[in-house]
Amino acid sequence: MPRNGTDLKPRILAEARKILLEDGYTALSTRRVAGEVGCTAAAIYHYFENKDALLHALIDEGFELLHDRLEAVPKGEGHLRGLCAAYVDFSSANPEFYEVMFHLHPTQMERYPVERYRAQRDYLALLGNAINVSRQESAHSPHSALRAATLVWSTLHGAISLHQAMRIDKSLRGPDLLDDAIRLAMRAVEISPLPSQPGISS
Amino acid sequence: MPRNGTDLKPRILAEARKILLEDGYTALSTRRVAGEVGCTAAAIYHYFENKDALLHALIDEGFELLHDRLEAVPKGEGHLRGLCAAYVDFSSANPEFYEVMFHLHPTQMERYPVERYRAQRDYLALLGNAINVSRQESAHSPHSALRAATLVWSTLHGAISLHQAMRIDKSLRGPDLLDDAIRLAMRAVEISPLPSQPGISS
Amino acid sequence: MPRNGTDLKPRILAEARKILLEDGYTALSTRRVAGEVGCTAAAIYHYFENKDALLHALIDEGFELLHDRLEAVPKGEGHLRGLCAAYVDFSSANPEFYEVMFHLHPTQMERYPVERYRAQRDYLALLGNAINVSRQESAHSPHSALRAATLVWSTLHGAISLHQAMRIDKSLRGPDLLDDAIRLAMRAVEISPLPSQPGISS
Amino acid sequence: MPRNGTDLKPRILAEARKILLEDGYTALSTRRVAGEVGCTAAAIYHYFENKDALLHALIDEGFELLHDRLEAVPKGEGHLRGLCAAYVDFSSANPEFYEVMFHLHPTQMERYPVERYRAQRDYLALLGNAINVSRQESAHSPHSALRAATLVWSTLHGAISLHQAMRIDKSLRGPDLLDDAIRLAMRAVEISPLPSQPGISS
DNA sequence: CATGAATGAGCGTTCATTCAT
DNA sequence: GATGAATGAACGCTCATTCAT
Repeated sequence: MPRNGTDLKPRILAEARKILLEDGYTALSTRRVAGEVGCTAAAIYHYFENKDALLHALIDEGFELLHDRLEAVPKGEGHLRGLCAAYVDFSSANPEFYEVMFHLHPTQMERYPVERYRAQRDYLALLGNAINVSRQESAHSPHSALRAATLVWSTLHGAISLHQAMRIDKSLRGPDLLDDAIRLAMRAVEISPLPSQPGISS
Repeated sequence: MPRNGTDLKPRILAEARKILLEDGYTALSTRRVAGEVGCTAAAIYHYFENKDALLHALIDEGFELLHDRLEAVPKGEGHLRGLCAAYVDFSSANPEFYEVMFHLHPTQMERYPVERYRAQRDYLALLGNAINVSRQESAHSPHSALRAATLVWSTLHGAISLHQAMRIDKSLRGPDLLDDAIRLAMRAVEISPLPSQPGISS
Repeated sequence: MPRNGTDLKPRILAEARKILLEDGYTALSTRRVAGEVGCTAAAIYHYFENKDALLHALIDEGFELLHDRLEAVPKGEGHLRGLCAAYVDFSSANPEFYEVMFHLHPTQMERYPVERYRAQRDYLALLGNAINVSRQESAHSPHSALRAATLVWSTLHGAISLHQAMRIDKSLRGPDLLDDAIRLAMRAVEISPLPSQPGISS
Repeated sequence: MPRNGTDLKPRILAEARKILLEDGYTALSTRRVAGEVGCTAAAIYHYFENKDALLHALIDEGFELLHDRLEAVPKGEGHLRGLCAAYVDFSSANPEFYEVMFHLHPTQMERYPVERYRAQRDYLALLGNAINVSRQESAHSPHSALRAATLVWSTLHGAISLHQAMRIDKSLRGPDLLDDAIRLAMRAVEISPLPSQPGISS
């Protein structure tokens, strides 16, 4: 029976999440998690196969969180813009989550199973749907919804990424760039494939 | 004169770059570089004051390379599009450089002196000039050149970043996304500040 | 329970002490201690926070040992002489302890907290008491007890120090010098402050 | 021909001495000396076989310096006291010299040839002479001059050593202890060998 | 279920020293 | 006479991980 009252697993996750959010990925060590939880580092290995498994659980959490936020966006007119805003908000509220979710190279984290990026694809599907809806009004783009959604996503991601890497000029306000990016992303649905490469787009 | 045949310094830089690309920042260690080069770890300290200095040299190298590529873009009509294309090409040709130049968190690399991001600002200035020129034809955007340039940059960066992090759906071709991003970036110059915040824009 | 037969902690302390005695402070390294003990360097960090903590433990051990020896000296007449003899005996029996206790520069060991020299002050207080008692018979010295005690101590320390640093001429027997020092120290209580500085002494 | 104008050897010694006196023994490294002199570390090996040889030269310098100071003490009445005062003054003025001259264990500095402690013996001889002279007035001590001189020396050394190791209580002024030690040392010449061990003293 | 002990590999860095040129 | 390149050994320390109990 656990000495600390409640089951250890959720508490490990909680502290790991806290460390990740507060001090970032490099600060996340088994020793520190254990210290914060109040157990031995070895105890963690009862609940997680290794440190990566713990990190994966955290990443999954992040994707669920993002999914919930996006689901909560009111459907109907303005859905696409809402999704964009919610995505940007999520990144601002949980920068370290965002970091591990979208910046970590698979090569740096070899054991993360590819199928778990499903959550990421779910998000793209959501975006795609909204795009399809919005296109019924201005239906002049032959782009596949997935391709357009990816472009929307990448536009937002670019601004977020530079913002988080603190690469934006001090004379510019970070939120301004994020706003601009959202507005630009709204135009992504209008982008057509290159006329010189007909047939490539779906 | 080197005991080792060729001069060690460029080889250290090359191996460091390779490691950075293949296994990420955390894998970059003096010992591993030394091992790959075939010298002692201490030898590295003959050429670089410390690990950070090595990293900085890598970054500087990258910015010089990018600078040269952008300078070579023919000025005049289509300059902006040319700059965008050259930027994307650079990222594809030198992913390892791109990684250190634009992805590394300052928190992972605290001692990098801020002035050295000058090269990055140079690039933005180049973009800004091209934007100003292109605007004389379609002069309807009140955006400051810097802000617009940053948006252009972030748009390209987003696509590059997702592409390099291998987050793009397999059914999509990476180059397509990059093309789309360039075309979208061209529209970034048209984005106006939020009408609800009059007077903030330049 | 130790994997290694006996408990590691005392063995670490013992080997550290031995190295300190045989090859001096600069030779005391975690790796070497580990090697001598037969464990990993990392194992030492299981018992001591860092190298300094190990050193502090050594010092504390030494002071406890000395304290016990001095407490065992029979009080009453001859107490002062007994304390002196016990101090010298301690130094001869435990030269390695003596070295860390009284020779280490704070600059070589910056992090040693000042309060922990308490043990040293305790010893001085003991000496001071004995001096006060002895003075009731030959009460002609206006020296404060602390100042006199320090002088007694330093007299003994000088002989011990030269003896241990092997600086004494071979034609002289070390023990003779120590004996002489004890007898001289007994006269330290008679030393008066300089007549040319009236009022400074207590 | 030397690039730097003057011959390198004296300048190496000078910088080494400066480092030793200013920042102590542990700060004395070939690299730092070379840096201060303005030459390569390897250049030092032209003039000194190794780092120890450089240190030995410094120690020799120290003994010569001390010797000069002691020679300068006016002979005649008060010679002994003058020698004591000069010795203490030397230690205060050159604490780091004193450190390497009298604290370094032969075990820590194996290659220092024993015969070079001659300078130290010279000092003792000087003391011994002064003691012999002073005894002609109060000739009641059967101690050999060498033994008495050693006791005088050790008395001074004890105070100096504790003072330099910063072991003296803050409420006590270091110079006071040194003064006391000098006065006590003057009595060292009166100390007789133990009556219970007749015949041991010379 | 969880601990305490211990490992083994690795980290960035510093050192005295060597040696061809 | 002195340099620049390079070595090899050591430093204190941290890490994820294992395993008997």
